[in-house]
Amino acid sequence: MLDIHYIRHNIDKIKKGASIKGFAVDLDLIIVLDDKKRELLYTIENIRAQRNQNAKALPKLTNTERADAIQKGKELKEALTKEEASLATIDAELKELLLYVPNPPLDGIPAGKDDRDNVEIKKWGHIPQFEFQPKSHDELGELLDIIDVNQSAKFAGSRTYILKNEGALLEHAVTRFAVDHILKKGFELFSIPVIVRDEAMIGTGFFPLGKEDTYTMEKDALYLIGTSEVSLVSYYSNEILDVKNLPKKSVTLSTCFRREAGTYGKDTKGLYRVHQFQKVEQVIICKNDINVSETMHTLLLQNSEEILQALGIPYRVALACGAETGLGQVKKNEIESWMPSRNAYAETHSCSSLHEFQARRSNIRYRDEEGKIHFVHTLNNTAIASPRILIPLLELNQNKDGSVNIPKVLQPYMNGISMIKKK
RNA sequence: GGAGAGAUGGCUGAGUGGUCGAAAGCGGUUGACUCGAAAUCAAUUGUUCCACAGUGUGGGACCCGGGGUUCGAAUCCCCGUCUCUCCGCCA
Repeated sequence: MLDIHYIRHNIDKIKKGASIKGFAVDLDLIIVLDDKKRELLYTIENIRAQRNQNAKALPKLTNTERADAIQKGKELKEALTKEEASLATIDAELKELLLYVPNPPLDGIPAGKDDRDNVEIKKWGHIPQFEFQPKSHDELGELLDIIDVNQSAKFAGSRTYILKNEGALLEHAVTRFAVDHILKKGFELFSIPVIVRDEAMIGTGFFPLGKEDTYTMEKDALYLIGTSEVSLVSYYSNEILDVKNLPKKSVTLSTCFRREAGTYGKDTKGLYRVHQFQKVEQVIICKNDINVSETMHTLLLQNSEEILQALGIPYRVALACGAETGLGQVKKNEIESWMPSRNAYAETHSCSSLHEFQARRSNIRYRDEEGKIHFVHTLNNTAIASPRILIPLLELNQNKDGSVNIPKVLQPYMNGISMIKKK
């Protein structure tokens, strides 16, 4: 959500930002509604002032004066009821519209059409040349009896999977390794709800726009989170933090749920695009200062890169183009890991800066050194997400016979297993 | 799932129709005392919107959230959310 004052004074900037991101938004209507709202509010506050004055004076009046005052109060009440009804209608419409106004991206974000227009800004690692025909992760998974997608489809439907044996262990290992790495950086570890109310979804900017892609428990009006950022950010909703305690750095491992509505036929094979996955997520809440925000963004990116480097996974970092930058994001970097079966880099991490966007919606503020109150900035980045990360992990470390070497850093988390072999 | 109790400022907690944005205590801030600290004393201490003006004055809103009754609601009524107690169920 953007500040209405900011919108009023920066219409062109916001229009341009919306166009770069490819969002349609009727700012002119918003201004018209806000004008009406201001006008009504002025009228209403005047009537209320009269009402308060009238009611306050009433107990001291004589009986005859009192009857007049009650009559006057009734008239004021009638006028107020009428105006307040108009205000409620306009205010609801305005609030709804404001939920769709995109945060303008930072300067220098290219417009673009889709992820092919993302700009590569860094590459790490060497793309391996196999001396044999490498297998895809799903082939390896079946061969080694560690991944099964047929049995899960039977009882859980499409885009589901089962990890078994060392496959399941590998997921535990890589997520735990990521948690431990982030903990070394001084983050606070959370275990959070994955079922939340719509306030949390709206507050973090996923609703109303992303509702279609969210699993809903209608009976209870609860929703399954698509990312733990929802819970980690909402944890601080309606709070006024002390600047002394900023930045707040949190990390959690949680299950994430995505309906993947509208992706039928896309990435249907293997573990790439699934309805449910495990993600270690980093969230930072910091001062309202674009330089601090930028520093935190770099730090989040760095943490995730370190994890991939430790795992020996070649990757590249890309700057998302406007079309790929979400409603609230001012900047997004994607880390794409090399996946031999795709013969391409593919997204495994997503690092976002949202500035005040979520803070305004979730009402997260802090008191600065002078006692002044500001909205915080929020940022988030994936530390590791499984099973997607298992794709490069298995494919890159395979041997000719289909066995898979376990990276050194994961072996302690695998009870010492250094290689997954066919039984 | 059944029965009951409750939700008030940073915290504890008073307030059951007007003089209440809200007592009191604790905490915080500032000042005095002190070499300094503690103790003591004094003052001050919520968030937010609007108008004018410029850092002040006037007005509006906020006592869990949303409706309602009333000239007037923290207070009465209804709905919701959450917390606690007892029973049931349960990893």
